[in-house]
Amino acid sequence: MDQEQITGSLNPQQLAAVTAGDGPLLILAGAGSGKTRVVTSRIAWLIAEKQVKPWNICAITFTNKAAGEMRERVNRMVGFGAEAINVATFHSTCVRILRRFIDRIGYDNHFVIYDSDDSKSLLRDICRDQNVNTKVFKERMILSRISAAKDELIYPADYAAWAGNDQESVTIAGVYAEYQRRLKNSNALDFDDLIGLTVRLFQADPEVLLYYQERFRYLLVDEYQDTNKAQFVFVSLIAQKYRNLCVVGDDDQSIYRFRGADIGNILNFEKIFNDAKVIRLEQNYRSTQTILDAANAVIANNQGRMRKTLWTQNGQGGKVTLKRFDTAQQEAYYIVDDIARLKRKGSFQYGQCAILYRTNAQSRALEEQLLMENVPYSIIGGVNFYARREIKDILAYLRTMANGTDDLSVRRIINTPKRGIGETTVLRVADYAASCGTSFMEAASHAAVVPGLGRSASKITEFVRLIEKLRSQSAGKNVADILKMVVKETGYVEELEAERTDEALDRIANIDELISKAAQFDQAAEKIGAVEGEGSVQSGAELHAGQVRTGLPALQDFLEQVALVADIDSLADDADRVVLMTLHAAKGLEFDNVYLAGMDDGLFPSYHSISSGEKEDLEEERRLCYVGITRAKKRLTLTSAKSRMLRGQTEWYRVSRFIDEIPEELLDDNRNRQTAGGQNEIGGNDSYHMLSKAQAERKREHEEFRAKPFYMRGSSQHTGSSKGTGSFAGTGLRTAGSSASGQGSVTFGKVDLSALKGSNLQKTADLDYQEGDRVRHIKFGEGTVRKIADGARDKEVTVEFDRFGVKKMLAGFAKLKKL
DNA sequence: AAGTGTTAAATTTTT
DNA sequence: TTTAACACTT
Repeated sequence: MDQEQITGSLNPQQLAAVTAGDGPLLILAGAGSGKTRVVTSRIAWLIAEKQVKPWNICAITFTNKAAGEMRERVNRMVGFGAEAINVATFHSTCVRILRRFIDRIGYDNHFVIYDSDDSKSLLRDICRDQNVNTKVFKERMILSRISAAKDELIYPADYAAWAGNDQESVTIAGVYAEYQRRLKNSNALDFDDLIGLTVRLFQADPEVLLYYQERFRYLLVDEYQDTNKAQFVFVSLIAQKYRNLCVVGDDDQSIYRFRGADIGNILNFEKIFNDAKVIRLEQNYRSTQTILDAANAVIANNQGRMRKTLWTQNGQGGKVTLKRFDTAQQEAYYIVDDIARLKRKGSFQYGQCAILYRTNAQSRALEEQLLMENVPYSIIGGVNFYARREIKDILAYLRTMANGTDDLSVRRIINTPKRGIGETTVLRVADYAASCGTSFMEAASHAAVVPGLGRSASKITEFVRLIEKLRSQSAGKNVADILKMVVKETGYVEELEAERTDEALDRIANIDELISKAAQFDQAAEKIGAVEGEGSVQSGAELHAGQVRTGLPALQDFLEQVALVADIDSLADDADRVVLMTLHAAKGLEFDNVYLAGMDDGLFPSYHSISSGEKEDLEEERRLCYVGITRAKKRLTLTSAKSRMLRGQTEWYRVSRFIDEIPEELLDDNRNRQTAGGQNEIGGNDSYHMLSKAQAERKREHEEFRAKPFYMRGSSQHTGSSKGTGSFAGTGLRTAGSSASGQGSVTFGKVDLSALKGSNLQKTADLDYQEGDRVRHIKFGEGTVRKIADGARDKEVTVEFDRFGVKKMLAGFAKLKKL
């Protein structure tokens, strides 16, 4: 492609960004401003005009999907030689580096990657072994502290030093150190390690760093506003030498602060790289002016932004629709009905419609309604396919085969399917392994000398033999065949078949799906097979290169790929289905017709962000809202419900404060409009009367769906990667045991706080009992209040019950009555 | 060792 | 509502 083809149709700002010379470059790219186009054009331009070698270019994204898209476009623009450009995610880029060089910092190059589930089990073991009271130190809390430390490149020793005398921090420092020690013993890396250890490798080994500085002379980073400190350092180290660092991002779309993303990385880019060039892309090619006006108005309420205002040459477009309903079911009914109506009218295909929400739990009501109306859909998010039990089990076999030192995987499968090996046996082997300083598998292979095993020893030996057999039979096979063999030899599917339940059938189907994914992987590997390692293709679908590998090496490649897939990666845009996902998952996507469901204060913005008192929390929610609004190209609908069922309880909500931030003239607002009968204009879910045959059938299907356990839902034809989420929704406001009126609208901040009686917000309010008082609990009976302490979110009350001993509970939950 | 029942706990977003 | 850990049984 020549220069004219590359730069021909760019606007002046885009052109400036594409053709900017060497040195640090910050491209502030507003939503829908043609960011990907600019990045890919710049890559093409560097090669065509600056004679940069393709293999000296590295483009980094956050998701495989983004990497895949960029790869595709780069291939199209650059043509010959494009495959030598490194286009990959942070994580997979780091994995490749570590696979090659991690032995230089004392790890084994054949490490496995632990997902968050694995991390959690590991942590549970540690807490048990170290007698950490998980009532006080919640596992999730510890994990997030460890993760935050790693994001900040704080190693266990630093953490311990920092902890000083603070008891809580000292405990966590101890757990962190042990966690890291066990990871290393298992030859495992968690997600954060992938970045953190790469940085450590660079810092420890100048030779390796120099190698990558030379190799990646031109570095481009997408979604820069979401980088954390470790990622920032990683990028900076590589860019240090040639300083050709081009970062692209939008501070208004930074939505991963909770996960360690540091918006300062983009806000301070000019300060850190003082000769940086800054280019703003403010022309939007995506949305109507009305939609942009709404987005601009909302985000204007945030402080500390980089100046930037979106505009478009697209028309004004229709107003933003705002609908308020009594219940989430009515909200769902309206949305689905609207989609079906527009489809009938020929206005939009299903695939052009998206329903976005704050929390995964909201998908349920929508999903039920979509089923009722027979509207095809797919859900992104919930429980990751690779996080399902049966999938994790099978993968644990593969991991054990590929890396026998991975204790967690070995222990996961040692009695799955059941082989009569119980917990005590496992603990004895684990103890022995610990005392010898070997891995669990190593100890198991000497079962005869492990003390106290008795008759179980033979069972352990049998298991070890099974693994050996699986290993030796893998030789020369591709991954799909290895998988089939594993399933057969272990009797895993056999056991499921014997169960004869729907659930078991579902699990078997998932295993089949895994096998076909493996087959796809094998195919891709064969295709690329001829290309040699280092400078080769790496994209979402085909993470691998090098010679065609079989047996255990192939297995390792496969494991690596599946460890790094995210939900959003599976979104296929060719199917004509309505897409449901969280606002987070929607970043980077666009749809003609968008519904933002659940615009309720306490849900969105979340209760947490409202009550934390941190301005930054609310601002992040607002950025999320900005992201949501700017997904829409032509039509945007905001919906809200006065009440929703949450954890079996009805919660009442006021309309989201973000709605108030949108100028009224942009809104088509039904909030107070009622139909003649005084009824809300939208039908509810009690419209079951007068069912047609087809409707009756749908109703039956629907009820079947409802009867299914949550984790089983979504494998139906209607859904792609639907995963029935088990997650919880944000805590809304609870009007305790409330007057069923529904008038109880509650407002935070400046407004009406009168309805807060009995709500969670009682935190700061007074409890009607104090220390020393006698109280009654609905389950525990009578007791004496020993202590009332301020907890994170609510007051923690310690009560000594007459018959149940001392309990610590949250005041909001306990509902204690003073006697 | 394995299966069953009970109970407590809880509240976001996920590379 | 859902889950996961725990206690209790067989």
